[in-house]
Amino acid sequence: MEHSLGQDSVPGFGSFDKSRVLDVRPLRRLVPVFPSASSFSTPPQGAAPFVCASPAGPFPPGVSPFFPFFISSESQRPFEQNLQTPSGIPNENQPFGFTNPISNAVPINSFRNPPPPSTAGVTPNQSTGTSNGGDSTPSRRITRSRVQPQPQRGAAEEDGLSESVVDAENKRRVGRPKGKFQSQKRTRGGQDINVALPDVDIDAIVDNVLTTYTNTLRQTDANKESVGYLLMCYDLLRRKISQIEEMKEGIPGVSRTGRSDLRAGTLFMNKGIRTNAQKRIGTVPGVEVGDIFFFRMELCLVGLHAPTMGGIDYMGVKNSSEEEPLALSIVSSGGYEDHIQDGNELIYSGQGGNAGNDNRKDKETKDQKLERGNLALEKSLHRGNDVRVIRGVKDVSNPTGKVYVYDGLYKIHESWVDKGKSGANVFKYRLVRLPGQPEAFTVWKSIEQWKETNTTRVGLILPDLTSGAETFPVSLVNDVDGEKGPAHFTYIPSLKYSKPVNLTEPTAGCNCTGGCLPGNSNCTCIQKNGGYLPYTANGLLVNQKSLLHECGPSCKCPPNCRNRVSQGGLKIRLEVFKTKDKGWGLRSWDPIRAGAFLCEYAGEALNVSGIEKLGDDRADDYSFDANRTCQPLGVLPGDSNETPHVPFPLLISANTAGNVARFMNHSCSPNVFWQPILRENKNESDLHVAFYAVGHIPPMTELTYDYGMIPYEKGYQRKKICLCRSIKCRSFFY
DNA sequence: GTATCTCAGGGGTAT
DNA sequence: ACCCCTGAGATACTA
Repeated sequence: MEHSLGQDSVPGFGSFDKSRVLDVRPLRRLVPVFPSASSFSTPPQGAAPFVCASPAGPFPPGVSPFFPFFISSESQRPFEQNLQTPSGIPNENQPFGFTNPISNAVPINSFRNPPPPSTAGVTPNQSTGTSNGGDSTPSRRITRSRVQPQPQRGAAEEDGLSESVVDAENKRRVGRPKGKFQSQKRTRGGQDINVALPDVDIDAIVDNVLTTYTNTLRQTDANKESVGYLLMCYDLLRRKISQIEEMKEGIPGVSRTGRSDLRAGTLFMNKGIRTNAQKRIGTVPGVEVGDIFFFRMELCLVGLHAPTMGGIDYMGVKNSSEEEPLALSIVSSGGYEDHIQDGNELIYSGQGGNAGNDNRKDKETKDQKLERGNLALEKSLHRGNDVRVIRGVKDVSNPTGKVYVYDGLYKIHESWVDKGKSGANVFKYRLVRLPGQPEAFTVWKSIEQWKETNTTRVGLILPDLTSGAETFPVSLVNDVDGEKGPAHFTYIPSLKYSKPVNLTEPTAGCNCTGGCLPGNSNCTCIQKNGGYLPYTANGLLVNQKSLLHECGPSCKCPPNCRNRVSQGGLKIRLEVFKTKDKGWGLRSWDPIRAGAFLCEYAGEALNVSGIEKLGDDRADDYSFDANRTCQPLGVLPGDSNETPHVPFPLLISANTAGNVARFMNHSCSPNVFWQPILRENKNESDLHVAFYAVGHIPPMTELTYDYGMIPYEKGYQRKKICLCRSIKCRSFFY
């Protein structure tokens, strides 16, 4: 069915003679064409020119499934040398006709940077004497001679591994004296604020990520785990950069640089921390239909769509005698007049011809030309190859932002030329989704309808099981079997202490009448969090902490203070649903960003641990034991690697009364983590447990957290078989 | 609250 | 150097 060219009933097809601009060759083959190996200058034996291997392999010769970590070739550490002469990879093969004796696994962008001034005119290979050729540092980088001496850093700086990052940071810190903390006075909202800028070593953070990432994933193919881990690291770094940059806000003489997404992306790119760097047609290993992204850079890092702004990704594919561009993926994001027919079809506009905005010279819209991406789409129409489609959707939690949904593979069915609003010619392409793929964008459309109307939904039991106790209704759904709902319980939105737990050290709370602001070293709550406001401007938790200090009743800041994120109730639409084999579970209608607050664990707080409560009925299925140990999630140095630690034993029983959190199931590869939070409340302990997203979570994905390990098993026979199906599954949980 | 403006930016490709 | 369906903050606008 996909082979139809659909030349009948093409809107406006006859109004434009494409032969004037396109040399359309007679169609001999309508299925994807894989040129023979002989078309290569140095043919890899049996290898296709573009990678079409399945995620699990086998991989053709000359194709590396995973591109590890290429770094500045100025450095010559043994580790890099090993990488530069990779063993196990047949490096004689040269895909894509590269003539340099290079490793196969070098990211494309490693070749395009001009050599540094000192080696101008010398090829990277010659300058380094290695076969890597990958000086992946940006061309604008500061040369070694201009690097400021940084005695406080370790000897590792000398090896050049992190020099590009150091340079980048130096560039951004021009004029700022070095030191652990620099204090300045500033005024904000009438308050005198003591500004402290911790001299954070982003370089060290990146290296830490790199080390962890390398150790964890170096040997593995790109798969769901590695892609997920990469994205988690990326957003962790991005939030960290955001956090640091926000502290500069309002300080005279120190400009705040935005675009943490780009900065984190550049750091990762320069270190080669990315997956699927080699362009390919069709599915991308480790990326699943329905996956969501919040930055274009993320699409680039995982190999789904390389251009950071461009809507069409394509690559040259050699076919018999000549090379032609084929489209790989498109991003439909609202920048042009695209039309959505339904969830399975898309009319996509070609690129170019736009009236220039500020940084473009031309002010008038022009006819689009059949070149670049447009040509690639046209060629792909005739070749019939699959095209990945990423749809941009408005982000509910961040109205100025977008969510990108990977909607799977499409085929281009027809193309024509239309007149745009201004009268200029615009290419149009009709794409139809391949059948048999998991639902992705259509899920979003369904949710939209559920929100707008009270349409009857299959399996809906209750529109709001909280009976209005939460800020948003929480629906109860069962489309699996006949069960009419979980056992009765009372819905309470927050934790209740039956008797107060006194703290040994009384807390006073902060005096930030206008709300706590990043960089204010006078704020006692920020001090307790290690000098940082733990949340970014849009309320994302920067990283997991052993204990998070939020503002509380004894603080002078208002309820909308940025350090009270867990106190504002639900911010996303949740739903309790019947799982296939794990009883009731929890999922979200809204897309969830990494670090976003989900809910707290409500119930009755008992000043005991689950172990101590052995045999007690309240230590049952619906309880939370804060004394269990968990795997750390963070990869950042310092306080970020701490696992949760509560100041006193805490068991929350949600058996008779609780909130949505009691329905969250266990997983050994969770997408949610828990965080102990101490709220400032005079002498009384106000300890809470809140849940945050590990990574981005698509709508309707079950939310799970790691129930953790009990310190000892003796006498504890309440083991349950784990059904999480993760490759890291521990087989059972408690 | 939403629409528009402004501008610093990224990788990729062509020159 | 140029292209491109960014993205965030600031400003202007509408209700």
